[in-house]
Amino acid sequence: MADVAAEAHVSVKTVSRVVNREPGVRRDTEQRVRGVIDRIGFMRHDGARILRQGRTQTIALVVEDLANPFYSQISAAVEREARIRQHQLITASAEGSPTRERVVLEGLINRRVDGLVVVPAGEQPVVDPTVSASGTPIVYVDRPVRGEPCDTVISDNPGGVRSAVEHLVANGHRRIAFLGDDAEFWTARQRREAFVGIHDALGLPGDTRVVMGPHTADSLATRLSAWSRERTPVTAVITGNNRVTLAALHAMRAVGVEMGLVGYDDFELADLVEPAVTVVHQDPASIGQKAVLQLFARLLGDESPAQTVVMPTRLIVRESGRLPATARLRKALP
Amino acid sequence: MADVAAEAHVSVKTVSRVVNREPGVRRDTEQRVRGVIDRIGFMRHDGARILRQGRTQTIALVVEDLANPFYSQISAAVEREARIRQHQLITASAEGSPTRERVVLEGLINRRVDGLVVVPAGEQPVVDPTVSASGTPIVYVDRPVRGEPCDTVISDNPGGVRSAVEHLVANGHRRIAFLGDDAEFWTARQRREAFVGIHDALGLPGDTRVVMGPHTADSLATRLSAWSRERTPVTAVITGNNRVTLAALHAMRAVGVEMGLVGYDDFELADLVEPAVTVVHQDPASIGQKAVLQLFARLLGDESPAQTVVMPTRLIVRESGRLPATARLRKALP
DNA sequence: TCAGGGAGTGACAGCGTTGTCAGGAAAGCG
DNA sequence: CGCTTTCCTGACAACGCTGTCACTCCCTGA
Repeated sequence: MADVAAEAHVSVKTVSRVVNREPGVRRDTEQRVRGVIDRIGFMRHDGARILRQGRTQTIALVVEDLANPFYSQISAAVEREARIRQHQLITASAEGSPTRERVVLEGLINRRVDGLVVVPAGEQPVVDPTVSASGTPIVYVDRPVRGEPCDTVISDNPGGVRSAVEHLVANGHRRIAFLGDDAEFWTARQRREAFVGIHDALGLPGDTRVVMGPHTADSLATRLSAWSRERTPVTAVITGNNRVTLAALHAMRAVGVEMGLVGYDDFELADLVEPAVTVVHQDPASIGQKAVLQLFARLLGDESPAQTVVMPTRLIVRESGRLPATARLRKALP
Repeated sequence: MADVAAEAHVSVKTVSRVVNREPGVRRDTEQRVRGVIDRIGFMRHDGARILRQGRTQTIALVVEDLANPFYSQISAAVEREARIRQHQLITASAEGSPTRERVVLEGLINRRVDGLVVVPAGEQPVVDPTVSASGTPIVYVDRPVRGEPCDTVISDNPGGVRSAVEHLVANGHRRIAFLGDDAEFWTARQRREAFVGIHDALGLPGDTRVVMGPHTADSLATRLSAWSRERTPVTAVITGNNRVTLAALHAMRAVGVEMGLVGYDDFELADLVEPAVTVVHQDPASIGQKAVLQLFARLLGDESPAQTVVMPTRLIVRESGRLPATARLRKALP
């Protein structure tokens, strides 16, 4: 900028004014400065600008795994909203480790990101004291954290599970099992509890069958074929998230067991597998968007008490919940 | 830092030394400073550090759509490698628009990111002069750009297409069509050309049938059922990417046409649809990783001439290429 | 004619770090 | 004992920008 100033015979301040389209620069001066800028290819150094102004125009998103469609859809939504508001997005992955999450968050705070959207890692997420001390606004997504109330966007897990159970019951199922993901995950636990609650409330027969993960196609294959061979067999399962649904589908295919199924999380091709899979759909894009909007509200000075937004889920009815109307044993594929 | 210095009765420089674990600070001084730091919760301001040192420890990834699994897997890989090397990752989406891409790139250059990984947007990607003037190292992914040779990582499209065609031919198919995505995309064009070349080289009968997108399930339904009713029907199609594969599967399902199919790009559940889909697999994670490695090599001073790396593809053989052995018309679903 | 005012411009400080260099104390050496 | 060396520490400038304030014109109206 100093070079431009010298070349154009003005002060750096005037260059600054031109670069930032501030008023109060004469036409010809501006032309001249702009000419020099183009000629020597000057580009404003935003780092310095940021240092001076205090705002980084950057927000960060911390998730578990960017490649997981659920998170990647969130991140696309967050990036989009950020871009619209002239902010850049730093994405970071904590890979599910609270330790790494702490390191990552610390790095982001050091960078003075204006705000954070975080899918908290680990079993017992707690607001990091350094983070909270920094005063950086933060919105949690998908899972709440303990302690102080915080802005949080989660999806309506109990509602989703209820719709799944009710759908199965409406289709004649009585013995329904729940296959949750690792109980380390809050969502997995919440869905489990919802399942147990509804199971009991509806007075379904037998003790509630709940198996938490991690699951593999193999482990589920064993489990499912055992269940299907019981005297009063389990006729339907609810899977706790997309990972489990996938494993369950593979398992069913492998051992030729066919039961009712409602999966948590929609997935591409859910309508193309046989039978088309009925799912509880939560819209990651809306969740992400909601979270950023809340974050930007804070950035704009919203001081209202922390709120938890519960996003609705939607049951997408396809075929797989309609069994046992069509229930049958299929011969295992070769 | 000044506050810490005052409190600990040392100079800011000493605080700086402690914070950065530089040698040459006496044990007790360090203890004292560290104590103050913890007490008042000081956190280094990386923006200032960056300004002073010139390196931002940041790289950026520009893609078309973060929610697309192909890109999200790339981005996960890039983030991972960046994190390992103490760099942060800014992800940005150009949403396929060259104009937006230019704006985005300019913003990133202004931020002085150390390097860029870019999936170039638009039909005729060209190195942006402002970008190249900035001297920021850049690696292109998935599609090359015109003009000066640049570091580029692409996948072996001709090889992938060839393996697809050969597989179908080996399974008895002679009349094979190609359904490409929008010819605006370089990859779509390259795959089309590869298809035409191989089709001719193998001396397959008839004129090459090639239809470029964008496709919808509906448009494909019409097309496919027409093809299947010809006197010498098309017995197999190759789809040019995961979007097209999906549309084709829906179309086939809708009109009850069953032809041989090899899809470009693997996808989750490819093995669970009926019939399991044979695909040309390109590994986005490796592609992304390769790109970052190249980028970091440049950052470390590698001055060798720009290179284009072609990543191999792999044919994952499932069922859908085995038709017409099992070819049949299926009744359309209700 | 002169005060008052607005428009255009520039000097300067400071954002929070770190690299450089210099200074002082302690230690080693002849 | 004086001199060099080593270790620890601090003063200061600079990274590139912008907010503040002051200054100079030139124009307006009394």
